[in-house]
Amino acid sequence: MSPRHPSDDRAPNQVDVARLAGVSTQTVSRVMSGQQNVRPETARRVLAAVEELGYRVHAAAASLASGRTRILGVIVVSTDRYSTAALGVGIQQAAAEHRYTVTTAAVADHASADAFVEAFDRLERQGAEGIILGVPVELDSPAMRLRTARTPSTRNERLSMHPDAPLIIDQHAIARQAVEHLLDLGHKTVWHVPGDEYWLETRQRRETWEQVLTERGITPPPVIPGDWTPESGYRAGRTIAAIPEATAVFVSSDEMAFGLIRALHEAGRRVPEDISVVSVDDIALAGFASPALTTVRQPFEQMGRAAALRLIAQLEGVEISDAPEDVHPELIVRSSTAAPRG
Amino acid sequence: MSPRHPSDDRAPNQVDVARLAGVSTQTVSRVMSGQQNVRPETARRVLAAVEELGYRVHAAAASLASGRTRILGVIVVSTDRYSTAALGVGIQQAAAEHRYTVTTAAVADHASADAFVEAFDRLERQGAEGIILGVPVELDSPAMRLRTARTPSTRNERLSMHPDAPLIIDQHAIARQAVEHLLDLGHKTVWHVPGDEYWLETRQRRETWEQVLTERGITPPPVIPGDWTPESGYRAGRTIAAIPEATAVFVSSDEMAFGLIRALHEAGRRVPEDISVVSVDDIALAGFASPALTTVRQPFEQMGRAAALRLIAQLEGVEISDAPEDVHPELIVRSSTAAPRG
DNA sequence: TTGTATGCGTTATCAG
DNA sequence: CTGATAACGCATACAA
Repeated sequence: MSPRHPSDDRAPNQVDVARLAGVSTQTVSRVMSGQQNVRPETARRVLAAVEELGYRVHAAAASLASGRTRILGVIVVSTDRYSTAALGVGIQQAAAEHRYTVTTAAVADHASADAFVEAFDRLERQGAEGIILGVPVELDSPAMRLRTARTPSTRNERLSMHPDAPLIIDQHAIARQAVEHLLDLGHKTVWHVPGDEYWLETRQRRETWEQVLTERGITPPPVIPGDWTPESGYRAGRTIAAIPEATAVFVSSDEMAFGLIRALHEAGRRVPEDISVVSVDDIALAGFASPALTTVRQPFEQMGRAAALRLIAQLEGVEISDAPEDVHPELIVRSSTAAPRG
Repeated sequence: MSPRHPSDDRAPNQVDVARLAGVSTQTVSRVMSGQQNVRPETARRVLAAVEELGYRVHAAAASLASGRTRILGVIVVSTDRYSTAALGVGIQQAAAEHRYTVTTAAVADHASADAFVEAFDRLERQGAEGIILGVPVELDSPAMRLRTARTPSTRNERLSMHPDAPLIIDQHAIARQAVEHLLDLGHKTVWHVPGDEYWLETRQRRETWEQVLTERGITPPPVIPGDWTPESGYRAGRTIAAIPEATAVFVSSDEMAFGLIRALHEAGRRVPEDISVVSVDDIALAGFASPALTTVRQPFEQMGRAAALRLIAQLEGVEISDAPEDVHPELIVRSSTAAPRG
């Protein structure tokens, strides 16, 4: 019944198509890869044969022959954090537009440097032509340098889109906007609840928090520990509620801010009347906290997009025109901050 | 200096290793794939050569020869929704444990059925041996049936882990637990804010909501529209606040519940004293809403894990022992529900 | 515009 | 336990 070789249950290949269409395999290859130098009539015959047999290019064979895989690798931690997911959206989009495929290697939270090297290896072995390091730690071991030297890769955290600049969201700018917003409102000092120590972002934001305070002649108060989770924010909130002179807090994530504000409320301290809170991320729920969160938005999606596009440009040796402009973190002022009470 | 062929910048291959180790390529292959029938001393020599040359197996070549890719495909929508991300965590874990790689194809929200077929094709072409359909819609077009017939795939929504049962979280059970909880508290009826109509889950939950009410002789009130976003929850909340007789609401996601509760508060209706709210998901922030959300937890991570394991079992023709037991949605009672006021 | 020949790096088969 | 040899399916010269 079917036109396929009845006795053969293997998938149809180029040869089968060529035979059925009455052309050479070379022509089939040309048609499949969309090259122009094929007579329309011939192409039509080939396509008809393809359709009839249900032929599809065998990626492994094509890769082996061409040396290209069109695979982008992504290494991430905490797959279910908002930042990771949002980054992924941008990467997926850009990759799909340029007919790349993306494969993800998830690394356990708090994993050692070795785990990242292993993930890199997995991705390389799998044929990834470029790798996006969506990771929260510095990777400057010799082993990692060896790998990033041979496979193009991108650490996605700095702000600038200039082709030679590192690609990262500027954590210092985030912290500076947050802290200066509070100081400009008239607060005498700003307390800080950082994220998990494992994350590079955590350290960078804390440094800048300290620096901005110091610039204004303020001695930074002790850090109140946090680890990104709302629970840790809650604990930090209880601590801060017990500090009468505290009037302003810079928390390193929106999720922690939810916990923090709840603890403050339970302790009878009002936000923002008694204590102002500014956080980071601008997750979908940020505007629906009580009060709505003043927060510094991180442009994750654009960043993911930019990282993928830059990698693709590098792989193809071309300029990519649709890369986003420089993207910046942006302070979104809502209702969790106010001037201190006279 | 280096032992690599100095004039050659191509990656080392099996032949190079075999030559350096003084064995055949076959033996190299055996060592790399961890087969046991190699003399330890020989294996050691091979490994040394591998190390020295920095050799790594070329995946495309291995695939071509073996016919296996060890690639799992995943099709998802709304990559940044909590459900999608959480599912991914489970899939990634299970895949990694069994040395599979996962590549994701993201489909635009509200995409047509064709988009899923295309995504399936991309993944197949890429060599995916099995595909997890982490999608919110029914896919029973002829085109899709053709594909799922030739490539093992899994729709991840039903509850049971029995090998022949569909693999899905039981949406009817979710809705039933939510609605019965409210009715059992003594509420006369339950209003409903569904998710986006595009999602199968939305329709299933609404059906069950209607059914449970009907079972108890209650005529379901009109549905208040929602689309998963907190904004839509807020709008629904304003609507409901204007309905004096409303005392209980079943909202189809935690995120919408945040918006809904805020709108109720703004309208002067207290939760749970005036209106009880139960939602679905149990996201990390659910316990930090004001009041803390009573919600039905969906076991996304276990579901992802189960889907991947089942697929792998099928691909290898083996029983997988570490598959999770049946997993069930679970009602988490917090503070957003209470008996109606006398 | 189209066809022929060759090689990509590995695994599988079979022999030793 | 080890080795020789033949596929695997496609793309890329190069030739016609």
